[in-house]
Amino acid sequence: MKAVELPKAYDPKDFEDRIYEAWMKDGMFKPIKGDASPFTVVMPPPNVTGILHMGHALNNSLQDILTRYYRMTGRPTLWVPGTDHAGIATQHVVERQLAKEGIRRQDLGREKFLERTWEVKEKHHDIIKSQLEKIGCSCDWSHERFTMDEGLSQAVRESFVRLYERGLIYKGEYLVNYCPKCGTALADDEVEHQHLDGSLWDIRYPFSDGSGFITVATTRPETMFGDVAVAVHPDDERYTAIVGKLLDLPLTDRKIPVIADSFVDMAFGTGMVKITPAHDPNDWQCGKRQNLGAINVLNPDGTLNDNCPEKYRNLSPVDARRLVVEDLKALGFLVKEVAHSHEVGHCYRCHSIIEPYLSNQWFVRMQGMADKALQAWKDGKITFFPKHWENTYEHWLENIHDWCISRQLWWGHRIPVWECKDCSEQIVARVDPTHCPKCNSTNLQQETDVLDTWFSSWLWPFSTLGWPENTEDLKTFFPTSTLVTGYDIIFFWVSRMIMASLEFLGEVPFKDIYITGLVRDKQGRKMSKSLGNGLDPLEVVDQYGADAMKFTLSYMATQGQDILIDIESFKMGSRFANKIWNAARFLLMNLEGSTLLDLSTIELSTMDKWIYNQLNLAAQKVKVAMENYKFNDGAQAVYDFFWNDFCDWYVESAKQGLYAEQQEKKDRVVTLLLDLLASSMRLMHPFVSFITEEIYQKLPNVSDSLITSSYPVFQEDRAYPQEALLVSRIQEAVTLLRSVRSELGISVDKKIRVVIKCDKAFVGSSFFVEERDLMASFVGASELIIDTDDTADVTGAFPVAGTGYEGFVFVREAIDLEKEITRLEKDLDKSQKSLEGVLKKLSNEQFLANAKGEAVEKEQAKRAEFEEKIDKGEKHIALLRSFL
RNA sequence: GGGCGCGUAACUCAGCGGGAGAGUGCUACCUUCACACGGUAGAAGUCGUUGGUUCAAACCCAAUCGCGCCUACCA
Repeated sequence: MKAVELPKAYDPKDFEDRIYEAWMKDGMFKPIKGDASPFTVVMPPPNVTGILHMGHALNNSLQDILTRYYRMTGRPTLWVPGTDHAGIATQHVVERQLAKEGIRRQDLGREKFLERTWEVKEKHHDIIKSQLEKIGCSCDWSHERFTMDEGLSQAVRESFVRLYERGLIYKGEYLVNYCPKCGTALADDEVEHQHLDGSLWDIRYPFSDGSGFITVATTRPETMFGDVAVAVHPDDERYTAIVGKLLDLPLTDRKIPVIADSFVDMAFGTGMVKITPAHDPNDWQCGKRQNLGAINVLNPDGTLNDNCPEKYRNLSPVDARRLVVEDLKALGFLVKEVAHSHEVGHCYRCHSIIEPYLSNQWFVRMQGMADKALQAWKDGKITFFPKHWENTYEHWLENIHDWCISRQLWWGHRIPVWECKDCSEQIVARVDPTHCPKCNSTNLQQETDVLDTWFSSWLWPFSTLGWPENTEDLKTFFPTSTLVTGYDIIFFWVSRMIMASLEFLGEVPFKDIYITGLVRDKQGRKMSKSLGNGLDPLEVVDQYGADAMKFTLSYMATQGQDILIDIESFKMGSRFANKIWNAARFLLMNLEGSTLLDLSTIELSTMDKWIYNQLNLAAQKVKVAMENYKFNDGAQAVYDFFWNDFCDWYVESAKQGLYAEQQEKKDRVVTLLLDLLASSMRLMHPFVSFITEEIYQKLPNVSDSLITSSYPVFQEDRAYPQEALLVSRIQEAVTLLRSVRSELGISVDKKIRVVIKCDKAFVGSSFFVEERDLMASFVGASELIIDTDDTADVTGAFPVAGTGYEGFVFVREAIDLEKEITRLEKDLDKSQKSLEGVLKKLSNEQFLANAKGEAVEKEQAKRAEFEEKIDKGEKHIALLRSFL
């Protein structure tokens, strides 16, 4: 074999792009055909409004880890990428652009505006795709979809028509959440509640018959022009006499009645509420119950309309409020104004204040679907990780509202409903109609509103696979396996996908739902543009590499926890990658002249068996971690194995053989090291994908591609618990002797002489003899004697106590006796305290009677251990004292 | 108002019934021929507080304090 030379410095820029291209070229992200059950993930489609942030980097990194892991287990694996048209958000972006040019979308017209929007979509899509490539996502780009592409539009159309046919879609005039700035209705869950400090005004409404007045309280005086009544509680004895009387509505010439309705809280304020059905959800319900009608006082842009007295028309709510309060005050209607803080709805896209607004909208009846979705969860068909998110899911579904799906926007799926201008027939069709089926007129007009973005994304797990066609993809890969997403869209998306899937396909869209934490800065603040604390995934990749980013994120992705990071955090993954690089570099540079042996003919030493055992355990840990979505456990398992076991102990111990004179010895070591290196790459690949593939390609002992090779699994014939125990003895002894060196300040170049006394019966005794040279090199000993028959003279040597053996270091002249005695006394004290604890337990009859047998045995073993330690410690201290 | 989550080493977090852990940072020594993005050794925590359950509690229960998030029609 020839030596392979890796560049001295680990530089991910050298190979990450190249490797990604090679994977793409070789079609490595496409699902392999096979009999095993497929593993499918659909990527939560990023919005085409912007570029990816750390949250995307996190959830795509985790999806990539799952995908790569399951691909390597041999399952046909498909990860479907795609993007979302994000109606409101994208339209906003384009409108902002237009505003800079001084034009409104209306100036452009619907068609031209949509052209511009498609351009923006293309641009952002390309950026997003290149970002996903840059961070190494192994999604199958040949399956990429967009929520407004032809197939998905067909799916949207089909689902709308089906729901309509099933009587689950209706149109009507209702009070909806309306964003005056966006000019559109929003769904309930698109409203964000924010705390606002406002005022509560008490206003007098005089009785029309001049018999005095009543007082009502309001936070929104400007909507009083829409008042249709004042309500009191029917059981409120203070007011029974006035129910039915008329009031003069101040600032207007309208009269409104006093009515009784049980929704009124008698204890709040005066116990009287003015009823404004067109501008308050409560009042809307009350108005419906009492048949009061509703007076809308707002224009679509949020200003006051012609239903208000002339002087207030076209004013913004804020201005109108000020003026109304002023006027009420001047006319003596205002009793008082007190500070009042309350929750006010804001638009989740533009953060303007949401107005409850009376308008004609399309709705989906949700109750039936919600019940099914709830039942599917109760039947255990879906599982959330972590489990506590199931509460959120349950709570939302149990309090489901009908879903307002019409948006007064241009960018989106146009509602497939036409009205015949001649006979008013309403046509809902899968294919655009050319004439009215009833009167044959061609004078048809399509609904101008578009559908809520989520009306296309709720179909995502199956529309991306070809639904409504019964495609091979759909048959093979649906239902999908796992959904990875953030908790902020459990309502918007996760639960709706489950409902849609049950409604249209009769089964759940995925079995497991992994909810990631949010990525925040080190102060725990959400990353945002305005705070300037955001991290750009591309910058992280540029600085540390995609492997470092993915590894760090996975290492920090503990279930149910937000992830607090800054750019420095990624050093962790970077250091790990660097370690991998250098370990590989070292092994590969030492191949010169060696011959690869047949692995099956090699007889394994204890150290060899130990490392294979550790590899076994690591593979097992990763398996359990993946199955339970404990990404941090998986990352830690591969980290510990590679760094602490393989590099720190195995490679170090193998150096002896690597530098051996005899070629056979060297061949043996090289063969084993290469085999372990290849296995390590496989083990680590899901977590650090690029570097492992780069190294794997250079290994002389393998010829396949790492990304599609087999993931290590726990092998019974590679389990060596006995050897694991022996090596842990060596590790303990070495650490003990090294710490003596260090504590005593013995310089590195000074070789020490060591005697280890142990009984022949001690389980490690023969192993100590066998690995004497190794131990000697590890502790820097010129001579290391294993004395099993207590014949070695250790007079004047410095003693150390191990488990089952005793070490002696001949360095008397180098010791600071006083300091060392102090240290030993501290140790002794610790041991004595531990022993006390153990003895207390063992003398406790309750413990002996109630504790499990193994717990008692463990305590007894501990007692023996501590007693020995104390005994030796006391001897050592006495010995050192005698030197003084 | 209801619900959920979190308070463990200086920092970020694992552990969630039987001897307090990791990474970073810190201290000392080492540029030894893979790696100073390294090696070796080390210091560092009454596991928020108070009660309770238990033979045994960081871990279970209750209360309490602090922080965060979600949800809700109190005008």
